[in-house]
Amino acid sequence: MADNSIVLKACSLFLGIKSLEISMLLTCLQAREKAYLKNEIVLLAGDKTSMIGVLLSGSVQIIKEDMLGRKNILAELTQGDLFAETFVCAGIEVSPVSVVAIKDTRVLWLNYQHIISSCPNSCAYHTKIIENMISVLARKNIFLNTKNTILSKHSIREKLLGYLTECRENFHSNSFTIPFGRTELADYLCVDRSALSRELGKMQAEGMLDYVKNDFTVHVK
Amino acid sequence: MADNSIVLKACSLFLGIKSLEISMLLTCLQAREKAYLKNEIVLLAGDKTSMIGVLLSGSVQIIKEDMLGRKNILAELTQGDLFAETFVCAGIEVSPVSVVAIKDTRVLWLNYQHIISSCPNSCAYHTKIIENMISVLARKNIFLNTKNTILSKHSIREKLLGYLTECRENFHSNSFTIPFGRTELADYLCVDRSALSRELGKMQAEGMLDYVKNDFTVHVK
DNA sequence: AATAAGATGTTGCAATTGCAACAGGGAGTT
DNA sequence: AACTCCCTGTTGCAATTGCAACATCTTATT
Repeated sequence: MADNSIVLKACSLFLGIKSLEISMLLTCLQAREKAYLKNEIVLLAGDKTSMIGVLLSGSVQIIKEDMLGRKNILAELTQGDLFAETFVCAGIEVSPVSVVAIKDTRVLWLNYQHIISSCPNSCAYHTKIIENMISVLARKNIFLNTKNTILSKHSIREKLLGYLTECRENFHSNSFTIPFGRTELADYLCVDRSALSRELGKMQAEGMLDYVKNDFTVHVK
Repeated sequence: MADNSIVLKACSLFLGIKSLEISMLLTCLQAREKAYLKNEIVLLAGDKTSMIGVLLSGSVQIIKEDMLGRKNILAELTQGDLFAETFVCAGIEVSPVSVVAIKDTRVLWLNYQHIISSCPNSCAYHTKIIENMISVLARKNIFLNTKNTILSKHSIREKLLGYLTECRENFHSNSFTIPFGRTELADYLCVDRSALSRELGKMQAEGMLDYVKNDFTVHVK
């Protein structure tokens, strides 16, 4: 388990907990490691689980089928990422999604009940891991909320304004460098790339903003 | 405080905790009640806080200004609702939103640190309130995730299919009654109402689904 | 330097969508 | 019954957007 401690120290669930403390915690949480081969199913939609998964190595896809049976890739996770935490923490036992290994993968399974119940040893790291669990959920919430607000807008221009408003706030400045290229930005905003380019051009022509590559300056009072 | 116990018992944060236990918990959490007049600002964007608010009575709007200074109403909350929990739980001290009372309002302020730290009395309800806090965040997450998936679709038809797929899953049946009228559904999907009607008509004509008012039947294998 | 592969900008065109205006229907009130 | 209010469906029209095809530019690799 020693080789896992590097991964876990960087995992959001174990932030601020020392390696030695982590290994004690894992014992106390009765964590179980399991390996999966490429293309193996880690969790099937409809399965019951009260376990939260931590990706020790490899990578998986989170998949959901729609009404017409089309497979929809919701996310692709790598080392250190959590999965199944959302519905397990919500007290929903049946998984709404499938999880499939796309490489040979190792997963550390944690029992949610063991995380939130104080253990017999009443170890001090429990408080920290609970705090981290809450933080993980809350941050995901903020991310989703932000994206939701943006996607709620009807036009590309409004979506862009929403996104740039966020950036401006995070950078505390009217000038900032965005972390997306055009293709990625179009994906994030869920619009056509060429239409995005077109709209950016218009907005610059109208004097609302300036940009060179990923460096933006917005002109507002 | 006795008159608050009815509200709090129904509040998601105190679910499963008895009235007597709640009042003990409030003491131990050092909860503070505060009243606000209509139009008074409860929390201003940019303010620091490590408190979570519970609406005891009245109602508030969550407001955020965009780059052009336009005020955007993100939500309207009523009795029993929580606010500020997302960013406080994420460890973000500065509020990204403003909260304004739109009626005379009473708020119960809870210190987040007191919630997650075990109290000197090591009272048993702490575990429960933490579990509830996690559940609240996780459920909001699921809601936002679902909506996000739907809003990510490019066409009205795809958005409808996404929404109806969710309904079908929740009801475990191809026939179900949706909780939205047309106007509300259009708002939820962030599309034009008349365009929504038009698309529903087309889909019915193509034999994909049938509906009478809010009763839907989807035709899939 | 040459080449390849991927990202970005541009533009015409067709399809979708939003908007506006209007008509019909249901629920509640007087 | 007459009236009002609100929700829903319909349709023409204009604007926006997605799509496709292509040119240009960047970056990495050999």
